[in-house]
Formats: sequence, C-alpha cells, structure tokens
Amino acid sequence: MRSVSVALAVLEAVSERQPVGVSELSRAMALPKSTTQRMLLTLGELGWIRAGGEEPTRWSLTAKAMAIGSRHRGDEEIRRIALPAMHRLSAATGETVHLSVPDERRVVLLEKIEGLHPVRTNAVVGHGAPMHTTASGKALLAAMPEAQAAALLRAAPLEALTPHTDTDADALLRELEQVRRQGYAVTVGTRHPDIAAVGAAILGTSGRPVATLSLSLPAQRLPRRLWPVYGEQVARAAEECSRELGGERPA
Amino acid sequence: MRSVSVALAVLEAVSERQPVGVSELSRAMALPKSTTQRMLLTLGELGWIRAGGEEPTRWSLTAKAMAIGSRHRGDEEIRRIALPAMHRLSAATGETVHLSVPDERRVVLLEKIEGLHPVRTNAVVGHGAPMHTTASGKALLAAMPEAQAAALLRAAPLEALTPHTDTDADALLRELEQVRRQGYAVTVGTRHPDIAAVGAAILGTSGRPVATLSLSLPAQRLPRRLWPVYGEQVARAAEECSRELGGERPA
DNA sequence: ACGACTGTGCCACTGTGTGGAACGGTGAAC
DNA sequence: GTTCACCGTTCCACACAGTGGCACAGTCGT
Repeated sequence: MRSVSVALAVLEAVSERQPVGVSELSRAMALPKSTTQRMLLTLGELGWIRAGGEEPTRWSLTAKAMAIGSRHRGDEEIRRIALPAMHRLSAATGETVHLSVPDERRVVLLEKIEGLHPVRTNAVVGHGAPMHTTASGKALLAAMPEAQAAALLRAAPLEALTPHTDTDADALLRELEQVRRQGYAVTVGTRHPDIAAVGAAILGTSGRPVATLSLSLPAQRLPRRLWPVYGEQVARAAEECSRELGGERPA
Repeated sequence: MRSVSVALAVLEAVSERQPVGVSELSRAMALPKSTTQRMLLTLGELGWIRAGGEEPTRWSLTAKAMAIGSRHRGDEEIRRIALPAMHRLSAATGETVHLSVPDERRVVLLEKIEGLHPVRTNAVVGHGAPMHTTASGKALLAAMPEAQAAALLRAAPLEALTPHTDTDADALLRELEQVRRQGYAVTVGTRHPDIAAVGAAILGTSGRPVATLSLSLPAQRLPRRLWPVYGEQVARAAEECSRELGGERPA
C-alpha cells in the first residue's frame, strides 16, 4: 500500500522536523513536491498535523497524534502495577524513577516519577532512545534470550550518542552476562554525558521482558559504592512488578 | 486521499479497541474485511501496530506511535518554561500539577508533576479530555475570543462524563465570564466524580492561550475556602509562564 | 526589475487500491 | 462425530484513486 506508507513516512518526518514547509520536506524525503503537498493537506484534514499560527505554511503535529500514541497497549496494566513500586522507589532514593517499554531497538519512556533533588534529569514521557544507550535498554537486552539480543544489536551499527556509548555489539553482549548475574544494569554517560542510570527488567507471564524500571540521576550523585545499593533496590522493585504481573498478589 | 484517510482511521480505531481482530474491526468501521486486513498488514509492516504475543491475530499499537506523538510541537519551549513554575507550584501546595495543551475541542496532558499526598490522581501523559469537562479546558475557553469559545462549545453536543458535567453551552459561556474576572477556573467532579481541579491559561505572544497549568486533587481536599488560595497561586504561575513566553526574562 | 525561492493548482496516464467471493482452521453446540 | 458460525487469509479483474511533471502566483534578497 504505497500511498499509506508514504503518508505515514511524511507524518514521521514532520514530527522530526516540525515546523516544516512543503519544499523542504519534499527535498528531505526525495519526494515530488506535488505528492508531498497532497500528503500534508490530507494529514491536515484528518487532524494529525496543522499549519496554522504564525508561519501559516509550515506544518507541525497536533496533539491528536500524542493522544493516540499514548494509548499504547499494556499501558493500563503495567502502569497500574508499576506505579506504587515507582513511588516507593522514588521515596526511598529521592531520585527520578522511569518506567519504559521496548519498541524494536529502542526503549520508550512510559511514565516517570520526579525525584526531590533540585538538580533533575528531565526526560519526556513518550520519547525514546536506542536500547544500547540506556540502563533500561541493557536490562531489557539482558533479560531476553541471548540470540534475540544479539540479533537486535547486530541488526544495524550501534549509534554513539556520547563518547561513552558502547558501540561494539560483542562487547555489549559480554557486558550483558554481568547484568544477568547481578540483576540490574548501570550506565554512566552513555546517552547524555552527565547522566547515570540504574535499570532492571520487569518480566511478563511468558518470562519475556515487557518493561523496565530505572533510576535516572546526575552522574556525580552515583558514586560506584552506590551501584549495588541502588541496583538491589531497583531489581527488587522490578521483581515485585514481575510477580504481580504473573498473577500473584503483591506482598 | 481515500486510502490514507482509511488507514489513519484504522490506526485510531485500533488505538481505541486494542487488542482487536480483523473481523471485529471491519464490523465496527463498516469496512470490507479484505480492506481492513490489508490496512492492518500495512500498518504492521510500517511498525505502527503489532499482532504478536499471546493472541497472534489481534492487533495493538506499538510504542512507535507514542514516540512520534510525544514530539508534539511547542513541547520544547512550553515545557522548558513551564517546568520550573510547575515544580514551585507543586512544592507550595503539595498537590499534583498538570501542564496541558488544547487540541480542537479537547485538552491533552503534556506534562505532570506528582504531588506528595498518598491519595493521588493518576492522569496519564498524552491522554485527553473534552474541554468543557476540565478546569484547564475552561481556563482555555475563557482566555480565547468569546466567539471562538462559543463556536467550539456549539460545534457538537457537550458530552456528560459525570452527573456534574455542564452540558449547556450557554450556561458555560456565562460561567466563563467569571473565570475571566478571577483569572482561574475551578471544577469539581465534572470529569471524574471525586476529582477537583484549579486551572489557569498560559498565553502566547499573540495573546492567544497556548497551554494551561492546573492543580488536580481529590474533591474533599479542596474546600471552597481554598478556591481563591489555590486559584491565585495557579494564576500567578501561569502568568509568569506567559510573560516568559512573550520574551521577558523571568523575575 | 530580476532571479531564486516559496506554496499552489492542473490534468492525462497508469498502476495501485478495491471488495466480493472462495478457502482452510478452530471452537461451541448438539 | 457432525454441523455450523465464526475466525483470519488469499485471490483477482476492474476502475478509480493517486501520481508527478509542469506551469502559475506570491515573496524575499540583491
């Protein structure tokens, strides 16, 4: 279905470059200008994008796209189960807690509880990052069958977001060994230079990872001696969620 | 562009009924089964929906839709400016603070700061509600030209989400008068039976409302004498954001 | 006044999307 | 075991929806 494919590609491109005009977009996507314009008009009529406001010929997403996207499935159940654990974790550590879900080779932030420290990380609900750059992602990779993790990591070159990002699939796979042993993953500056994170996976009934909990905090607030402290707490919280997802009553 | 229109309608329908099968969906949308099936397969190939997991023939949204939706425009600037004010407001009141944006006749939650009380409202970032059912929505309506508010309210019948929801457009328009005078809107049980909210609009450079701040809390925690107290605080915070959006340095 | 850009509208061609009908599999009813 | 109703899947001839080259109008910087 060609036109649908193109239309959704346009929608995605708009989301990345908004606000964007017809010519610029058609150039970026190597698409005829008339086609691009028809797509934009159609998407506009359907209420997914809009070209109003100050620059009346440049298009941006409407909130409709957000409203629809936020209905991502599993939301209700995972969110409901994880929220209490997230609050407890946040209260115990004073740090920001993230609940994320996998999407292909990325992890997407589903929910967060902000910590109390005045210096905060400010991730945005709904945004995503490559799996190999986050503690959540590594925890997910470690919790899935090794063959699957290897396939994901080798499907494409691993992008480096900072100088500390691991870009070697084989090294990463070895690192996952350790994550599996200790039950949590720690990253320092692999996504943003000064941000560290501690993550652990939540498992569904099938034993496959369906989500992760993670702490996200400034690197200087996570000295090495705290790794196991926070790590154990996050792992325990994630495990509670896994058990409850499996049908067991919470402790 | 027929096929695109249908495809996006299917995507939206899936988001509302997930997980959903071919026949059920085709019936619900009054669409030929073969067409529905082709749409689902296409959307699946493009990574927007997936039919894996336990029920291998029922489709659900992937996180891709969420990731794209969360790039809704204005995000960066409004969020950046509003977050400090939200934190202050949350610290001052101990309650949950919401940042929402308008979308046609609805308001969509863009960001939230959770309060400290153990009894919490649990709204989900990205979800929306009809304007006339929320304090944020009323604050928005009051801040736009009256003709525009009237047009929005009269475009379609006003849905009642609870027995307390106002469904009379004219009465609502009169209520907006008062909101304009005092600078904030208060709702009690108009969206969920036991939830109250206090909202005020953030204005952009054009003077049009672009977003709102609101407090959301259990109704019993908002006795009438607190209305002006919280109202003033929310209005002041919103005004700070408006001024900063207009280019002025924050105080 | 010119040129290099925007965004917009037109229209003949063709290839893409349509949807009815038929197929194989699964589960409940009897 | 047999029947039936429903599921998801596949096929295919027809026709119309989508394509994209081209020409036009407005706006900016020179």
